[in-house]
Amino acid sequence: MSEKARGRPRAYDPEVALWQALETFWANGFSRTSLDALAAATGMNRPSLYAAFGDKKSLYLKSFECFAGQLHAALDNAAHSEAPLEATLRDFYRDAIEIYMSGPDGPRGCFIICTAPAEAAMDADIRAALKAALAEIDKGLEVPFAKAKAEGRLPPDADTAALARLAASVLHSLAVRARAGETKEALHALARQTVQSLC
Amino acid sequence: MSEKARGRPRAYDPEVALWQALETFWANGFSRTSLDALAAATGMNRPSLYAAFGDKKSLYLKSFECFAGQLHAALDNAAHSEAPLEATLRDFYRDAIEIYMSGPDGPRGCFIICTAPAEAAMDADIRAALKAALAEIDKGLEVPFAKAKAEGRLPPDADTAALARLAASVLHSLAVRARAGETKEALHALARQTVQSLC
DNA sequence: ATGATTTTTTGCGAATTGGTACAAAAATGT
DNA sequence: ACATTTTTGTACCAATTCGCAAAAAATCAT
Repeated sequence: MSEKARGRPRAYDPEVALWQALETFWANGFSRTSLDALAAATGMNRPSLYAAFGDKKSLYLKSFECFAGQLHAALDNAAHSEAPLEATLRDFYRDAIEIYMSGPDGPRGCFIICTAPAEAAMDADIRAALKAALAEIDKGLEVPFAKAKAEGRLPPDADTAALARLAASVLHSLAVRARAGETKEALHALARQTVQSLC
Repeated sequence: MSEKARGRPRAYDPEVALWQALETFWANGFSRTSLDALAAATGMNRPSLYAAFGDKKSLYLKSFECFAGQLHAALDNAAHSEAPLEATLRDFYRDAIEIYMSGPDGPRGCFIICTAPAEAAMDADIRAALKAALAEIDKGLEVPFAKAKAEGRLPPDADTAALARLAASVLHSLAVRARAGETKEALHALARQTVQSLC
């Protein structure tokens, strides 16, 4: 894999720099994040940032995809769970809440749900990325519902796609509520009621 | 009411100017909206804007409260509805979707849900306004659930506060989904499933 | 008319924005 | 050693940002 590095070696690992940029966008949103802030967060100077990731929006979209990758892993985890639907959904929400409530300067919610919508109305690229991410959540959550239906643990006429979209909607709200400052207990109660109402 | 106007009369109606500013924030979010854009939208020049509404954040918060007033009216409407819970909730979602999908340049979702979270992590004032607005939605939607429970149309052990928060969560998601470009039919289907699952 | 009062208008200014040109630095290959 | 290659660092640019000071305009009171 690693060929001989030809020129001057990179002073920073692109992967960790991308994650540091992601954290900055996550806390401040796209428009409020300056290139200076990104440079400070990554320890890189602006030209290096530009060479490595392109312009500001390109870096935001790369951060977006990085976060979407984490999300994809969590959805895959839920999709391949052997546990019953109730437990799968409960654990999925529990893990999400843990992430949404974490953060060095207080709860940050979800990178995607909390930073993309503000830009989505006027920026077609961010809107497309957001729409795709929402669709992936919907699709990913449908798997455990479809499984439960196939096993007869849901009514035969249950619309698993619609139920998954409803379950995803609660995830969106958890993200916003966490960032608004609701308590972890309030979020868990919402997750509990959701599991009870949908399973 | 109208006392004798002392000095030079105002060239613009503060109420319509506030609404025009709101529309600008709604489309672009807080950080992406410049004072120049606000001045262009309202037809006022910057010092007049400043004299009438204070600085940029103050104007945003006034716009926020203006939108929250509309929201409050919709919640009041639902709270005082004589119709059964299913119809009340269905109509509430229908009206919301209508607003979320409207907009001169495409769907804008909800002013509060789509513009406040991005700023909420780093701005305590906006975070507080967002948290209060979310709480008002939760409280407002609890009324029809509590009514239905009192009339025996919900199980006696139903947690109406938790159900209302779940119903509110779908509203949040509808706002994001609309702004992401989902179709009106998809949103209505989500609302339909929600009514079915919760009532 | 004249003065008082309020708003609008013009223009400014200090700071920040995203983005880039260019030279110095640090590695490899010959 | 010397040239090549890639990245870093410094400095800069044009444009935009928010906010304000000061003058001009439009009304009312006398």
